[in-house]
Amino acid sequence: MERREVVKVEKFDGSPAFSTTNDHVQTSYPFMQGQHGFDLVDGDKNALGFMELLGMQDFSPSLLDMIQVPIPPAQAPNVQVVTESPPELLNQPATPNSSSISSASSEGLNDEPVNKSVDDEVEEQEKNKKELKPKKTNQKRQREPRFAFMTKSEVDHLEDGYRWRKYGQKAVKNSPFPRSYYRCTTASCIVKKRVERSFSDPSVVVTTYEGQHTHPSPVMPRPNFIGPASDSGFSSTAAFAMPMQRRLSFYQQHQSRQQQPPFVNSFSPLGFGYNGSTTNAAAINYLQYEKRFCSSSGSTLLKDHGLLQDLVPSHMLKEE
DNA sequence: CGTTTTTGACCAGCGC
DNA sequence: GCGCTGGTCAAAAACG
Repeated sequence: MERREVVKVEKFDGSPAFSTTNDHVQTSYPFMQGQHGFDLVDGDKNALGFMELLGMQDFSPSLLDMIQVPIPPAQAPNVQVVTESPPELLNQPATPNSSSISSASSEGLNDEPVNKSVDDEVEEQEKNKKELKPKKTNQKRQREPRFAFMTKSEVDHLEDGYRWRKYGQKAVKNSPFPRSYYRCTTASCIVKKRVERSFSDPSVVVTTYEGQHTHPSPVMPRPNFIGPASDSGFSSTAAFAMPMQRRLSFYQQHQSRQQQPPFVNSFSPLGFGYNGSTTNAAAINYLQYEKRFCSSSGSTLLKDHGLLQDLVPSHMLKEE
């Protein structure tokens, strides 16, 4: 069963940037302002775009310590996880529906006075967008924290349990593959995602999530999931694999329109996910993202977030 | 007929 | 100011 999926990303200059195997999932956090000489807030405006970000691997241990996101080595072996976030949001996630989080954050990394919460700004943005032509806002457009990962898949749009509407497609510079823009179809949910195929390895799909869902997954029932005993180094995130599988089968029955990945990655390092699919990996990694950005502590998130409540049995929440 | 996709146009930010 | 690029809008087409 031990099949290795290797995802290797090369920088556009052709030099290998990193690779992943079943044994190691290397996580990159190329988003800290000043750490690597560019500002991730507008990182996607770089000439090389997001793929360049994926190529960053020279991060310092102290940076990783700051972020404190345990990635279980066996979590998603064929997936390269890359998280990008505006630096000011690292400690102050912009979560439209969780004002308690942003308001509770008092760590003084922000230079600006906090007379307006992040929530308000995001709301204002959306409001402005809806009005015909928003006259120049004083503030720079603010972005939600982003989370990107690469998945080896033959389909571009990986199922993750949410319903998405495509609202745009753009050609990517230096790449023959276009980038697609999706928005969560649920009203009042502002989560977006971008999907593009890796230029250097067309079998790799790069999915970037932006924002946090304000609702549980609309297409899946609550799982009656009793997860496997949590091992050392086995985070609750990894346990999502099973319920996601259950949910996907339900989804397949009810969503004839959305294509399902015909390409199945057969890795299953922990043995809990038969036929682990790219979909599975996508969902797992999105949840990892939520865990990181949508809570200052794991328990806060689990309390607040409907999706995770759907996925994680209560006894596992306490273990967090 | 409602929903989703397609696609050209438009806008904002950035570098020169 | 101008051009380039990424991101979004919105009308039309396609789909179920």
